[in-house]
Amino acid sequence: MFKVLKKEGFARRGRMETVHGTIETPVFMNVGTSAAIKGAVSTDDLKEIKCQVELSNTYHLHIRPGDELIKDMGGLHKFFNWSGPVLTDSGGFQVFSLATLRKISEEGVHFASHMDGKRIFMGPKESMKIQANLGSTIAMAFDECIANPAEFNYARNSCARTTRWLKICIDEVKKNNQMEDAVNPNQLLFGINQGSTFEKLRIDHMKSIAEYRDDLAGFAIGGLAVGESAEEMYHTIEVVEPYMPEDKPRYLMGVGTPGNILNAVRRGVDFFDCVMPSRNARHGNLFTSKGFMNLNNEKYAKDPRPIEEGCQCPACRSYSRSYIRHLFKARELLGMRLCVLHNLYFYNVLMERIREALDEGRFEQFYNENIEILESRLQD
RNA sequence: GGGGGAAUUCCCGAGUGGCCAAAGGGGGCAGACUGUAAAUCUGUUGUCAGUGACUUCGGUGGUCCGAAUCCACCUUCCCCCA
Repeated sequence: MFKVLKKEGFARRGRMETVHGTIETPVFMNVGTSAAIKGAVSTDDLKEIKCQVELSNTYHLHIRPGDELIKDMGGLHKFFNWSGPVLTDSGGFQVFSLATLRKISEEGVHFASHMDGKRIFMGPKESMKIQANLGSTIAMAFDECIANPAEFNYARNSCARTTRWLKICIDEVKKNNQMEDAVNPNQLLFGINQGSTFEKLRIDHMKSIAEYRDDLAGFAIGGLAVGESAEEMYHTIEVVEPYMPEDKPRYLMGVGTPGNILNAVRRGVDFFDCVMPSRNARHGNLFTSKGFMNLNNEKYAKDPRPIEEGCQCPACRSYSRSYIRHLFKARELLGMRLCVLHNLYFYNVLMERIREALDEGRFEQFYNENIEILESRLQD
C-alpha cells in the first residue's frame, strides 16, 4: 500500500496506492475544509495545478451541509466531483482552534457550533461515523490538538485520552467499512501523535500508537506549528521519527511554510497540509522559488512581469503582477482565485521538485540550494 | 431680485471657545497569517524633529489670554420665494 522507493538521509521518496489513485510522496495536500478550496477554485482547477490529494474537514462538513446529506448524495467524491484521494481531518484541530467553544470529556468534545451555537457532540465514534459517511480515502483519528505552551500533566493526560480514543477509532473504522452501504469500504485510518513539546510524552505516545501499526495506514505528527518555534518543531520531529514505523507514511499536520516542509522532508516526513498557501494567497501574499512577496505592495503597481517568471500556473501564464494587484485593489474575486491557483501550484510543484531531487539522489543539494531563499522576501 | 443653509485634514463626515493635528468611515501605505470561525486581523496615514515644535478646518480682517468653533466682509455651492 505504501512503499519507500528511495532514501537519502532521513528523507524518503515514497508511493502510496489507494482506491482513489496513487499518491507520490513527499506530497502536499491541498486544503478545502468545506469541500472547496477557498477562492473559487474548482476540482477541475485542482487537476490543472497538480493537486494529488484534497483535504476536507469532518467538523465543518458535519455542520454544513451535513455528512448524512453528503452520503445521500453519493459520498464526498461524487458530491464535489473529485475522483482522487481525499483525506478528512477528524475535528481534532477544532478542539484547538475552537477552544473557547468546547468542553472536553472522556467520551469526546462538546462544541457550541461556531455558526449558531447549537450543541454538537463529537467523540472518536462520532468522528469516524461522519468520516465514513463522507467516504474519504483516508480518515484521521479523533485527537486533541494541544495548545502551546501546555502543562506537562495536562499534555500527558490528553495524550493518554487520545490513545484511548484511537483504539475506538480503529474499531469504528473496521465496523463502518464492513457496513453494506459503506461509501468507501476501504477507508484507511491514520493515527496522530501528540505530546506538545515534551520529548518524553512525544516518544511514549508515539510508541503507544505504533502498537496499532497493523490497523493504521499512516502516522501523523499533530500539535505542531501551534506557537512553538521552528527549531522546537524540527526537534520534535527528530525525537519522534525513530519510533514511527518505517513502512508507513508520516504526516506532519498543518505544516507549513516552504522552508518548514523542506526541513521536515529532510527529517523523514512524507505528507503535509497547510492553509498557508491558500489563505496567504487570498491576502495577496505569494510564494515563489525566489522567496515570498506581497502583491499588494505599491512597487508592483506597474510591474508587467508574471508573479514568477517561468511559472506555468494559470495566473503566471496569462497575467501580470500589475493586473492581479489591480484585481486585489478592486476587490475582484478573480484576483484571489489567480493567487490561490498560483500558491497551490507552487506548493505542488515544490513537492514535485523535492521528489525529483530524491529520485536523483540530490535532495541534500536541493535543500542547501533552496532553504534560505525560500524563507526570504523576494528581492526584485 | 428677496430669504435661508453650507464650506473641516486624499474623499465622505463628526466637531459650535481651551481636554483639537481634529471622532468615525472610506481610500492609501505597510505588516501578520502554519490539521481554515480568516475575501480576515493589526499598525499607520499634516510636516519636521521623535516625552517637543511648526503649519492646517473656503479667503481676508477682527474679538479674545486662547478660534475649526464668535463677529464683519468676500468667494463658491445648495434650497425656497418672485
